[in-house]
Amino acid sequence: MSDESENNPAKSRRRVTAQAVAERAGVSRSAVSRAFTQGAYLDQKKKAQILQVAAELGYRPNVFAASLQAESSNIVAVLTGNMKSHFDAELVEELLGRLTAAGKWPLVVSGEKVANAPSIEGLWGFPVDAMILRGGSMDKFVVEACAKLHIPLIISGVTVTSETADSVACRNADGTYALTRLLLERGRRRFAWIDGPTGVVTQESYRRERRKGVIRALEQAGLKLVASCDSDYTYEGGLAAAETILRDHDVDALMCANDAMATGALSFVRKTLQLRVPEDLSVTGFDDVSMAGWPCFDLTTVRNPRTEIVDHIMRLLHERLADPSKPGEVVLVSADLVPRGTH
Amino acid sequence: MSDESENNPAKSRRRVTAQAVAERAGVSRSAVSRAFTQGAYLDQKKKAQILQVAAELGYRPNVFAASLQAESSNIVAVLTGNMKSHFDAELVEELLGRLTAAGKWPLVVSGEKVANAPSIEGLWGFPVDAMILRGGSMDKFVVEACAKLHIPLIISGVTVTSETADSVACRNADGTYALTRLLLERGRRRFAWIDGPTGVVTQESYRRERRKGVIRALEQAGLKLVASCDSDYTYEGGLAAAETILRDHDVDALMCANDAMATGALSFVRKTLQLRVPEDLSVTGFDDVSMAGWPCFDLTTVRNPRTEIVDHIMRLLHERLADPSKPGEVVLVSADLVPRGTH
DNA sequence: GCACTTTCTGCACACGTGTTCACATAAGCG
DNA sequence: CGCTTATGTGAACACGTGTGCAGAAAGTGC
Repeated sequence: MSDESENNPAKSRRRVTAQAVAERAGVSRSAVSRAFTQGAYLDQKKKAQILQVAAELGYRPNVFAASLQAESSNIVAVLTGNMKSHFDAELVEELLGRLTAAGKWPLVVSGEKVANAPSIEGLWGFPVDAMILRGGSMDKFVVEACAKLHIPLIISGVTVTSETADSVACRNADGTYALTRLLLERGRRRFAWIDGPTGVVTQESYRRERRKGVIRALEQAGLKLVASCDSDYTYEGGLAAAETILRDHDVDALMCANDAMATGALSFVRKTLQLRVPEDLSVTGFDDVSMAGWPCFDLTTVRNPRTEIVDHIMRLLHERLADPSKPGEVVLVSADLVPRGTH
Repeated sequence: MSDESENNPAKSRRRVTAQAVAERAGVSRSAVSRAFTQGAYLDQKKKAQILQVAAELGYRPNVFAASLQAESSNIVAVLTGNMKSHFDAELVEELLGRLTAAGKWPLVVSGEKVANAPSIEGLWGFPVDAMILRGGSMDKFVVEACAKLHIPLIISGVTVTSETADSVACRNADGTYALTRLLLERGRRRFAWIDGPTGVVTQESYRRERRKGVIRALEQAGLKLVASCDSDYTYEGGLAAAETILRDHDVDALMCANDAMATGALSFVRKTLQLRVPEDLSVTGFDDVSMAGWPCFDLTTVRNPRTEIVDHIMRLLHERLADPSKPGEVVLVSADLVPRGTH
């Protein structure tokens, strides 16, 4: 009777505990713990029996309880922005896979303006090993909070000089510079630039860089932008921006700050205006998302080296976990030209 | 001296603890705990001082320690498949945002064959509130393990009849049936079907359903499939499959098991074969991913109602957390026709 | 049989919290 | 002042685990 009344609540809600397994198997709780610990002294026969009882009851050691004593929780917080851009989505997906494969548990905080939301406030309660930020969700106070709480921080997409945070980004300006040079060599002279949105503080740095590379190459050729337009990094935004620009300006090179907008612009140019690309007009993007290589787009673009960036993130993670006091590192990876069929 | 030697290791590794705050503020540890607990008796002035000391030291209550006593950890495990399909990616992204907004913490397990990997083994150690599966990562033993460990389980993309698990999926067969009817009305008679991969046990059910809807509609019209081909749900796969089919067969309706393959097929038909769509040939997909609506594709397809599915997942989650003993529910949402420009 | 090593086992502690319980202080009221 | 009630407070317990420690049991060599 007491057996049942003790069994019932345990069954309805709470996890099976080591104590329960011990009682059922007629051993001490320590023995149960040792049965699940590699290389602990425990009689083979006893161990086998404990494991069988544990399997019957559905017992697994509670990681949270164990992590109270452990050095590391193996949990890594991953802050993703709104993931409007396919590049962000592909990068985060690859990152999550790599973290899982490396035995880390990614706790994902996602959604709009996540950095300011109460959700981030709650996140500080978790004893995470580290925090990984994708540019879009960055904000200064996150860096400061991580520094104060001694949480290793790795940022990608934006470079940050900090004693306690590492960051990885590609050489945006070099990428757009090389791309613009390519277009100039092809004889393009009337350039337009479709930019990302203003006002997103956290994306401001690479927004500026990409634009800067274009301007610099043009200046060296004695040229200026014929037109420029702010959009929102989406397909629809790029399509609308292309319409705005091409309605009022005569342009022979339409450069976009990312691939999503470029595909939008491309379909406006080809489908609506019935223009030939690249014969009448060049259209280019940035990032080299998988879609850019599809035959229907065949987009000339610049590679934002996703896999290489994730490699660096994983490397920085391991290095910083091994030595938390190492100074902050800024990694810049090259952004190579991917000439395809739209320039 | 002892102050320093006690401060140093704490600073280098371990989190700041309530005890440390208490000592620094000259109060008991209980008081610190109460300062962070809503509605606990505590002198206003004392509370303010404790909070300030806590802010200085960078203290936050450790959620893991607290959750040992709590009913719920507010952590939800999310198993995603390989996310090759954009539909999966979009659904998971929306789900993660909603979970975050609902105050749940998604612990994401991602990657190929995650259900068989050691990673899932480690997951059972977490006292998660529930587990959410996307079809691709499903396997029977996951359902059984969740049942044994009394972990609420919600599956999407595949329907499972179980006492302890809920599932959400769309009416795949109805969707492809309606779509096939539409094509028949337009006068199509020579149908080909590009299918998903065989051998992925977990996707077998909806793979079969989608095909079944087509066959049924054709049979009612006294027709059979002219050709059929297994592919892999990707753009490249769809493109290759279209080539294989159209090389050997005369077809006027090319139906694909999802949108990604349809866009691939579409670009082969238009770009390589220089055929007109829909004049010469219909091409259709399934899912209605955001890309399908882009003017450059303008794909006729069937809506796999992502937002509605996520709504149901969230509802089932709350209901099952409120009443863990409620019987398993199978939710079927309708898959409506989205006629655009390719049929 | 004795000394010694190896293998095994249970007790007790530590991890960092939230909360109960008994008690102390202050306030309100006659 | 005496009684009742409201408000603060610290000690102690519970949560579920891994492990150090001391001691028991078992095996080995003489």
